[in-house]
Amino acid sequence: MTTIYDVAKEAGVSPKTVSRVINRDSNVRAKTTELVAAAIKKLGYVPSNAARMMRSNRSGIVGMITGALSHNLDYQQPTGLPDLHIVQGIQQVFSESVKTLMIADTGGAAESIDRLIDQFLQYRVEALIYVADYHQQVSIAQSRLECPMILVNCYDTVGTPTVLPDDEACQHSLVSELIAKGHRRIAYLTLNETMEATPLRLKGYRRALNDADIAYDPDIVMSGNSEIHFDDGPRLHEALDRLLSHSLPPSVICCGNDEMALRLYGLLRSRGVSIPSDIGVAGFDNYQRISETLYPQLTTVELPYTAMGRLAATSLLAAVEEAKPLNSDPVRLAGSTFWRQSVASLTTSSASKGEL
Amino acid sequence: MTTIYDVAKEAGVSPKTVSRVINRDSNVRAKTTELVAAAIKKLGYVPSNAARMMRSNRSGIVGMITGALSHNLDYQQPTGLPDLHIVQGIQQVFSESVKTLMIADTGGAAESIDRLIDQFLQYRVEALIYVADYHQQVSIAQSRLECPMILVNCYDTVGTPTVLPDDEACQHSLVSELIAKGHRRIAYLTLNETMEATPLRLKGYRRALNDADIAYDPDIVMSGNSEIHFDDGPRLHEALDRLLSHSLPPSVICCGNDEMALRLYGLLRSRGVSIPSDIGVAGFDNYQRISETLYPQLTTVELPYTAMGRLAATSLLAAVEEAKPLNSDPVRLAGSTFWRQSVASLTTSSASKGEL
DNA sequence: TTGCCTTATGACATCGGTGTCATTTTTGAC
DNA sequence: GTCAAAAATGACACCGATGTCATAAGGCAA
Repeated sequence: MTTIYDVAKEAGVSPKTVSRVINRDSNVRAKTTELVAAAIKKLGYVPSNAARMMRSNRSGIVGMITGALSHNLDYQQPTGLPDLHIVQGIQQVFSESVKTLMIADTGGAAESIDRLIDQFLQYRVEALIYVADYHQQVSIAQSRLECPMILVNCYDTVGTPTVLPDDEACQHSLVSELIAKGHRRIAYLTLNETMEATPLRLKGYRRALNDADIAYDPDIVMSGNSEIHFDDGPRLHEALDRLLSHSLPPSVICCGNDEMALRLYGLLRSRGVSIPSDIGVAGFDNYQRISETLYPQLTTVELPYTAMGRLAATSLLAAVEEAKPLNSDPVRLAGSTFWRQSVASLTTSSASKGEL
Repeated sequence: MTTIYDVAKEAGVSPKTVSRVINRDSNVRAKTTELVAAAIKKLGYVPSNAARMMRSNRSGIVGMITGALSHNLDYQQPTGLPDLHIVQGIQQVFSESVKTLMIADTGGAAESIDRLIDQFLQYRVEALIYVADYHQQVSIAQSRLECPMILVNCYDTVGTPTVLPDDEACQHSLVSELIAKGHRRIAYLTLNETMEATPLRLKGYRRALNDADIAYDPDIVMSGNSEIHFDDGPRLHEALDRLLSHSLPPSVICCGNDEMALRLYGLLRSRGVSIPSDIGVAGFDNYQRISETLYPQLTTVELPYTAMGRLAATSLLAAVEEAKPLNSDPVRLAGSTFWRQSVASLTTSSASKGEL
C-alpha cells in the first residue's frame, strides 16, 4: 500500500506538504497542490485512517447498537419495525456527515451489548447511539464510557440523553381533533398494559377530553390487547359488544394500533355496522399496508421514527463536533395524524382534511 | 485514554509484556499475567485498534455495501426485501467471527458506491461485500482494490466472485415435483421479461418439462407482469381468460411471485373456479404474509437469501483468514419448495408432503 | 556451585500520518 | 535593490501498539 512518503517522493516535496494538501490546509501554493494531486492520482494513494487517528486521537467513528438488522422480517411486527425506521433516519444524517457510522447488531441478544460496546471502545468511537425496538426502559453499563451516548426509543434511570416518541401528544392531538369534529363519545381500545406506550397514550386521551370538558368514562376505555402471540379475537369481540350495547354508545373508537383497527373493521362489518357512518374508527402507527388498504381508509397517527433517528443523530453530531452538550431531559417527538375516511365529521362546517 | 504504557507502569512490567498478556502469547508467567490483568482492570484499559492496526497492517474490518437500510419499508416490495435477508445472513456469520463488519448504505444511489469504497479503503478493509437488492448485473469500479471482493445477488462481466440465487434450479424443482404429482398441463405466468430471473426460471420450467418428455406449449406460458408500478389487473385478467378457455386447460398455474398468486386467487374466486380442486396455483418467494395467509395456503418456492448471505460471508472470511481463493465461477444456491394446499396431487399414491 | 538450556522479559525500532516549530521563499513597500 | 512581514515548506518528534532481537531469570544435571 502506498504511503504519504511515496507520494512525497514522487511529487518532490515533504510528507508534511502532502498531508497539507490532503487536508486542504491553507498556505500551499497552487502549483504544489497540483503536483501533489498528480502524484496521489498516479500512485493511487489512499490515506490510512489508522495512522491519522493515532496522531489526532480522533477516530471519526460513531457507533450504533441496535437489533434492527436481526428481526424476523417474514412475520411482520404489529408495530411495523420502528427501529429499522430509526436506523434509516440516523443513516440519512450520517451519509451527509464526515463522521462514519459503525453499526453493530445485537442479534436480538441484550447480553451482547457489553461486548459490542467494548469493540466500539477499541475503535475509539466518538459517540454511541443505542436504538431500541420498542419504547422501553433499558439499562446499559457505561462505566468506562468517556464519549457521549444517546438512547433512541428507550430511556434509563440515570438520565442518559434520549429521544422518545411522544405517545401522549400524539394521542392527545388525535382525540382533540376528533372532538373538534364533533365527537363527544370517544371509546378507546388500548394496547396491552405492559407496554410503556399504553399509559402515556391514555394520558393524552384523558387530557384531550379534559381540555374539552368531557368527562372521562371508564366504561368505554378497555384493553384491546393486541399482543401478537395471543389470540385476541375473543377479547376484541367482547370489548366491541360492550361498547355497542352501551346506553350511550361511542361515535368513534380509537384503537391501540392499526392491526387492532383492522380486526375491528372485520368485527364491525360482521355486525352490519358501517364505517364511518354508524361509527368511526381511528388507528395508531399509520402502518400503511393496513391504513391505506382498508376500505374506508383508516385515520391513524404516525409516530415519527425516522425523524427521531434524524434528531438523535443530528444532536449527537452537534455534541461531538461543536461540543454542544446533549439535552439531558428526554426529548419527545410528536408525530402526525393522517385523516382518512374512517372517521366522519359530525359538524357541518369542517370537511375531511389532509395531513395535520 | 489509558495506554499500554500506563498499564505497564501500574503492573511494574514492560509494555511488551502487557502486549503479550493481551494477545495471550505463550511464555508469560502466571503471576505476571495476573499482575497485568489486575492493572488493566484497575485502569479500565482498552487497547487501541488504530495503533494495533498500524503495526500489524491488518485492520480486521470487512466492508459491506448495500442499499438494504434505505428501502422504503412502508410499501412492501413484492419480492420481500431480499437484500435485508442477505444482510442478516452476513451479519450472523460476522457476529461469530473476530472480524468486524462495517456496513455502508448507498441510500439507494448507485453513484455513491465509489465514495463508499474509498472510505473503506481508508479503513484498509480486508475484504468487500456488495449486496444487490435484486438479481441483476452490476459494474463496480475496482481499479484500486487490492482486497478480495464478493458480490451477492448480482454479478458482473469481469468475473468477480459472486453468490446468486439459483432461479433455474428452484423453478425446475417446483415443476418437476408438480409433474411427479401427476400434472401434465402446467401453465406459467412469468414475471416481467426485463428481470434477470425471468429467463432463468423459464429455463428451469422448460428443463423440467423436457425431463418428463412433456412438450413445451407457448400457449400456456405468458407474462403476468407483476412489476409493482403498473396496474397489472387487466393483464393478469386477460392471461387467465386465455388459460381457462384453452382447449386443453392447465391443471396448475405457476406464478412469477406470491403477489401474482394472490391476485390470481381473487380472479379465480370471482370466476367460481376453486383451488386446488379445479386448478392448482403455485407461487414464488414464499412471502409468508401472503403464502400462509391465503386460503388455501400457497405452495411456493423460497429463494435462500439468508443462506446466500451466510455463504458469501463464510467464503469471504475463509479467503481472508486462510488465503483460500474465492470461487471465480458464480455460486448458485437453490432454495426450498413449501408444499401447501394450493396444489392437489393428481395421483392417488402421494399425499401432500411437507417441505422438500 | 557451575554450566547449559529453556523460559520469561525488556529495549528499541517501526507502522503512517500530523502537530510544532524552524527555516526558506515570496511578496510588497520603500 | 533592500528589508521586513507574510507565506510556504520542511525537519523532527510523537501517537500506541507490536515484531525483532537481546538479555535476564529460572531449572536441572553434573
